[in-house]
Amino acid sequence: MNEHTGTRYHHGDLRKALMDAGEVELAEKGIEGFTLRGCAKRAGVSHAAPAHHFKDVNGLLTALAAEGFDRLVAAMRARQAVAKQTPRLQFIAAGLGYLDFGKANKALFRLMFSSHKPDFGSGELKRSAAAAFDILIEIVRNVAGADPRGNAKLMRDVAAAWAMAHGLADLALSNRMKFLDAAPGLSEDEVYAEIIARSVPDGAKRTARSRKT
Amino acid sequence: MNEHTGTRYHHGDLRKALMDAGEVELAEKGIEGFTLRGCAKRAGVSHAAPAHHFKDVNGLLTALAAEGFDRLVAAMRARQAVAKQTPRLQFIAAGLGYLDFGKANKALFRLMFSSHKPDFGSGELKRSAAAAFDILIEIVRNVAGADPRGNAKLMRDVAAAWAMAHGLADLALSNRMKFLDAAPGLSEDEVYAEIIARSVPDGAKRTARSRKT
DNA sequence: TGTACATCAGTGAACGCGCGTTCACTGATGTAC
DNA sequence: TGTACATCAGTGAACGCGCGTTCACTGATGTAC
Repeated sequence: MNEHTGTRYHHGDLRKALMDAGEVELAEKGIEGFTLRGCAKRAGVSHAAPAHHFKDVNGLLTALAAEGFDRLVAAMRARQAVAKQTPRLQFIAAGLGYLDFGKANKALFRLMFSSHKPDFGSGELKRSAAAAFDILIEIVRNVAGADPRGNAKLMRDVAAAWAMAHGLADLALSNRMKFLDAAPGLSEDEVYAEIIARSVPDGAKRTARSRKT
Repeated sequence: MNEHTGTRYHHGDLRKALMDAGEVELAEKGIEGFTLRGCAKRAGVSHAAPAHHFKDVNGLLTALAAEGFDRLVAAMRARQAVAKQTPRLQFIAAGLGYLDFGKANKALFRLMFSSHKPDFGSGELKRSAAAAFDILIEIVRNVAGADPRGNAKLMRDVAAAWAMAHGLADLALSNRMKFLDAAPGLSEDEVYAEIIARSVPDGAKRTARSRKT
């Protein structure tokens, strides 16, 4: 190896380098302009090299999508870590984290949710996506509490929470939420938090007064 | 012309035929597999012919997206037409129409909301998208009523309504709402209606009792 | 009603492009002895 | 500690492909007179 010049025949960790390059490629070119050759070039390697690490271009995209779900979870956790520990505020924080991730990783978000290119049957991707979904359920269950209406009600709560956060993210990252920006006296986070709060399941949203009636 | 064989040198309305072909192409190949040559072939015309009707492939995609917004509005109106005329049920009906459209036009929906290919600056597309947005505002305003909290509140109501319907549609059309399907005793429509109802602005959702306090 | 002619809307051959992928190869690495 | 050798991870040339687009053309249409 030749650590001083940075050039060496064997790369060391080309797989990782290609993943990093793939993210940049995705961010700059979008899904529609993503090419394997572009990733190889960004990683400083010949365009035939990736074949040793990924079966084909969709293999790289699948790995990127899987990593995306891990990072989506991390973004939600990051917001939760700095929020108060009530189930309701944890729910809202997770929603804001979902939005953070979408806005910061537009093309990756679309790759994960609106593309057919990744192989969603692959174990790696299925595991990461399932882990994210499990966390969503956990957050909703914490705020909804044990509900006598059972699992079907919980699943509708989950769907509502996910759809609200996902819809906001998807629309925001195509600049379709600009009409919200002119909020007087509220920060962008506060506006989104207020909207996300509307999808808190009603088991927990009822006030003490209305609950007693 | 040669109406009996169906073959003639001049097509008659190739622009319309290309739009129809484009929708089929979109449905069968998706955005990522969409080609101008494919559309020309479907329309039974040489692959150079479309140049006389659309500047380039993005021109056709732009026209398809614009028509998509018109049809999205029509889908919402169709649901509203068969629903009761209360603002709340009209709101829910419109949401179900939004879902109908997304599920029935998956790739077109993605073209309209998750692609950079159409020219969103074109007058045609801007007009259709703006018309759809205006209708959304009208529906939300009808259900929210005159709210002393003013326009910022209305815009948040609009954002919540749109995000909920859009999130449900986007997730449903990538098969991510399957966990909802096992609903006991509720039709799919009823499940979605219940979820959409959660995004009804609170101005109208308050019961008569709680409003009086 | 007929004719000349401009215009329109097609055809099909050809171009250049960038892509994914394959291939024979070669340099680097690590291990058995 | 050396050496032989298998294996791994790169290179770069080449391939075929389908694409969007251009071009000279031609058939059809419609209108002026």
